[in-house]
Amino acid sequence: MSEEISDLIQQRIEKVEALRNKGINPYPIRCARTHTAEEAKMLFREDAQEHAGIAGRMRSKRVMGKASFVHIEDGSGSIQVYARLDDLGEEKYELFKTLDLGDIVGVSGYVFKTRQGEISIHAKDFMLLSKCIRPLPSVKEKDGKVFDEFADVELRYRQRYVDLIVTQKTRQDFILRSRLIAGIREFLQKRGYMEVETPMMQAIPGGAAARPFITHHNALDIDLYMRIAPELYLKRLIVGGFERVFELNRNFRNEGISTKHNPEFTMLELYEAYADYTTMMDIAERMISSLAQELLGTMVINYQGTQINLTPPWEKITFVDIIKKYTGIDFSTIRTADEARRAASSVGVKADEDASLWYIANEVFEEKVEANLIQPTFVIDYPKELSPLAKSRDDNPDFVERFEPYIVGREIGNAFSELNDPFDQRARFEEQVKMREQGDDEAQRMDYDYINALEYGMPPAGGMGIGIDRLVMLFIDTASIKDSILFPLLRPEK
RNA sequence: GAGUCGCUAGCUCAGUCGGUAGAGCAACUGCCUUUUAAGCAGUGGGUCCGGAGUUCGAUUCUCCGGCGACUCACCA
Repeated sequence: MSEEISDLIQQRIEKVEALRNKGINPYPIRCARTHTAEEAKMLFREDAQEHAGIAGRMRSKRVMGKASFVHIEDGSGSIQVYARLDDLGEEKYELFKTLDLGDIVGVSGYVFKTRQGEISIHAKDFMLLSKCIRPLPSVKEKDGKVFDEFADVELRYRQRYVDLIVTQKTRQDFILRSRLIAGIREFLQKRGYMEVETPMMQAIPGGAAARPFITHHNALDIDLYMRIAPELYLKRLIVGGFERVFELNRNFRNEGISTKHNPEFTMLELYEAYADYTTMMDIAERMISSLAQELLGTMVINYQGTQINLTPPWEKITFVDIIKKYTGIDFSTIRTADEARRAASSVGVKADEDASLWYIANEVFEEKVEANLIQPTFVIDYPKELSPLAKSRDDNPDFVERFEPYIVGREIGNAFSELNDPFDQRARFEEQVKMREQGDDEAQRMDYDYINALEYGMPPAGGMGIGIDRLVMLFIDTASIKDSILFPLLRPEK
């Protein structure tokens, strides 16, 4: 980052020059790698000398005069290399000793076991593959204990590449993230789902209540919005006859950054024709619990010191009942916003002047209930007013068939029986537009083409969105979403 | 956006009740042909985040700014 040249960097630049003067390219074009570190270790035999050519980054170095030990780390793991003056000759061994921690080198030799019992490579030759001219943080490790870990969070996020080199936990976390995402794809594909890609730049940002990023298309001379959700496009595909679709990709919301929010985040959305929200509950609990079993070896996971039992079935409780449970307020018997406001303030929740009954209820839910939902819980049957894209219940049209799964007090998704009645949808949009005109800049916008699509007939369907970064947080046991995103958004330096 | 805290060597951190700083690792020079947080001896390395103010003197105190962490707000 910094352009100042420290002594340490200067020393290494001089080494590069010295190498070049000797006719050695410190950045050669390729190398002869025959095995990964782990594969090489597998080659070990007591009765024979198996040959291997490995390559990786030098992570430790112990020079003892005419013999040296170094560890070479690659994508598979790490292997010790034993290099001797006798084997390499004066010139090469001197060169070997000038290698620095962080250099990427190729080593060929035979696999053997040291007196201390570590399977290693006895070097017959080596080659510098890429000179590292910036000193790495000097993290050391013994028996799983890490010494002087790379702890500067800002540097770890800004220079994630260094964090990945030096912090094993970081590497493991992102491998786990990758496996989790692969596992989701596999789970859904097995169920007959098709992965699709829908626009990230949209003329009308829909499908969620959030402020969008605005961008501009020069040739058309129009503003476009980065999507806040793919929902309305995926449902157009359900109209089109794709019966099981999902999209697993980025959403963008122009809002604050916190331990639980990154402006761009990864969302899974899936829609299934001829299904409903109960189908989605089933998918959610089976998918997440089986992924835990597969990736963590258990459905009872430890998150920030709390045991979380992901074993299905998860608890289900209605929005109204859970508020009653934690506050004693029964919103189903409340008829006016004033009454609701009084009830809310009786439990210490103050709502906006012009908030409606169910917005007040939602305030109470967020402030008084959410944090209690530690074990997996489906909060179901939300008020219609809060859910402009979900289908009303048959038995009570003021409520919709919708649920949000909560784990460790955090909403990790949102699902419903999809509203497919174009008349109702139009009315809901009109309601949203009215709220928008009254200053709610997160209310949804009218999307005539979406209504148009529904007017062709959308089969009854269930749909669900799951925030992947938050799910990853749970799986890698971290309190900050930045630890689940390779390059979280930070303010640029200077 | 607000509050609290942090920013000192490449990294991890001490420290200076105001007199321009230290350790471990890393680096450099020796010694060391089975070490593994290798070891032993020696050496070098700092705009103490930036700017202004107070002061004889500021890394230290004050103010402003930068970046980050946490909390809150926002984000269902």
